[in-house]
Amino acid sequence: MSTGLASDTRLPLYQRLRDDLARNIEDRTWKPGEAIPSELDLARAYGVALGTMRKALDLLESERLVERIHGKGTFVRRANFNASLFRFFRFQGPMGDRHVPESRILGRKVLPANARVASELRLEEGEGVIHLSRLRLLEGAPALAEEIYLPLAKFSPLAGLPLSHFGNLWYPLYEEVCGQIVASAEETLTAELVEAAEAKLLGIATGAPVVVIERLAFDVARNPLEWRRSKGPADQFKYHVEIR
Amino acid sequence: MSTGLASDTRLPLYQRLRDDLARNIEDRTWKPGEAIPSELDLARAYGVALGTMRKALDLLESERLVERIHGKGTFVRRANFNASLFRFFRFQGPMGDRHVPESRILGRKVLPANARVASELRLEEGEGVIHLSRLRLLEGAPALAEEIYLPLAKFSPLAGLPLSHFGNLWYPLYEEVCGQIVASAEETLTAELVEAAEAKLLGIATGAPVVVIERLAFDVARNPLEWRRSKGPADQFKYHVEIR
DNA sequence: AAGTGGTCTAGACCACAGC
DNA sequence: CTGTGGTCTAGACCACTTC
Repeated sequence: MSTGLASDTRLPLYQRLRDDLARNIEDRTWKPGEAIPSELDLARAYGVALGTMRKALDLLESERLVERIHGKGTFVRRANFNASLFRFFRFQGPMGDRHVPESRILGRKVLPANARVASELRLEEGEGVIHLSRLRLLEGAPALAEEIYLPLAKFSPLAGLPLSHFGNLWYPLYEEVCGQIVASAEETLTAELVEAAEAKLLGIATGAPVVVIERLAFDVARNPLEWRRSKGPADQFKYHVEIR
Repeated sequence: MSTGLASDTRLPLYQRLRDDLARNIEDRTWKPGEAIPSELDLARAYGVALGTMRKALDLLESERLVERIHGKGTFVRRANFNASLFRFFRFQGPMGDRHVPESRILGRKVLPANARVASELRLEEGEGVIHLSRLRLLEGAPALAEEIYLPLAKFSPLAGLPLSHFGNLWYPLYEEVCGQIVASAEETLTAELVEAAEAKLLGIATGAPVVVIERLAFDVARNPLEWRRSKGPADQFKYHVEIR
């Protein structure tokens, strides 16, 4: 852990502190789940007042990079996908911990990236990608149809791994088998009409409306790792916001 | 403006300060757009340290109840609907200031509230409501079809007002003509297939997918004022979030 | 120059977790 | 009991706006 504040000296001190602390998280000097030094230690190490260090940590907390637990310490947060749009599909609870839907893999192919996939994953068109399609079910009922694309260069072990080794949650698998850690993601939502094949999979009428969620997942350095496109019945989806 | 901190003495001081300041906004002692007293004045009035008062104001700012302008003062924010889901319809910019779509009123009726409308507006079934339907257009092209319901008891002047007096933005009209001020809202998003009549209005094929946004708007005391249901072509809609 | 919010300091005391 | 984060104070100085 360095204590040299490189960045623009014009910025407020607490901002520069935040950047420096964030760097320790991004380069995994401080690892997810671990405690970082106490506020007092950090303040002393950087030679700043406690209040200033607290303000820097307030920023990191509001960005959800760290979590503070009264009496215990300050911890690096694990990426948490409870904020995913998927949670607005009524048939499932907060995704990622409980109520993980059952997963049925329908196919796996290695193929050259088409223009869209290449652009999302920042590959050259024609580079190898692993394409997986799966159906997710809740209590036996089809819920989501997903198409998943992974760059072959980073995920080659998955091309040959027996399908039975894929569980319901794939991000831990990416980490164990390929050493690739999903740290953040972007999701986009639209709606479409479902085509015959997918309608059959989902057990709905052809031409019924589906909500489409596209997710691009990144590693800590913000390199794209996975692109997925998921469809679920629109009548099972409800997104809610407050405006003030 | 009172300076007595009534609420639970167990809560942190800055929380109780926040509540007390918020009350001055809610009961319009401090009106939208106006400046509230300076931080130093407030701290002295309540007999607290400046830092504590600043922390209370930080809360109000994060809740978007006030806006702080360096060197000028702290101002009560006007309700601002730039956060609305409508802004994810690509055909329009941030709604509420620029790029307000043109508004064409298709009908106005006074009728008894059905079960759904009554429940949303917290009325008895059968109570009078004003129902308006309008089409919003951008550069002459149909963009959104809206059904709007207002409780007759609060909005009776609108039942007879010439339709030409309705402009493109209705919330200022509600305030001028009926003294009803929209302070916040809740929006819900789903997708549906569009029916023949609305498809024709929107200039899309019958059975095309539409994104449906329902909005329940409230006054400062959180009484429901207006319920509206808006539909727009799904292929014109794209919602984006970041997960970390 | 006067008044506003923004930054930073130094230190006291409180509340919670864990040994 | 010690160490952690949480609250609160009192005051200095800076940066921006307005007159």
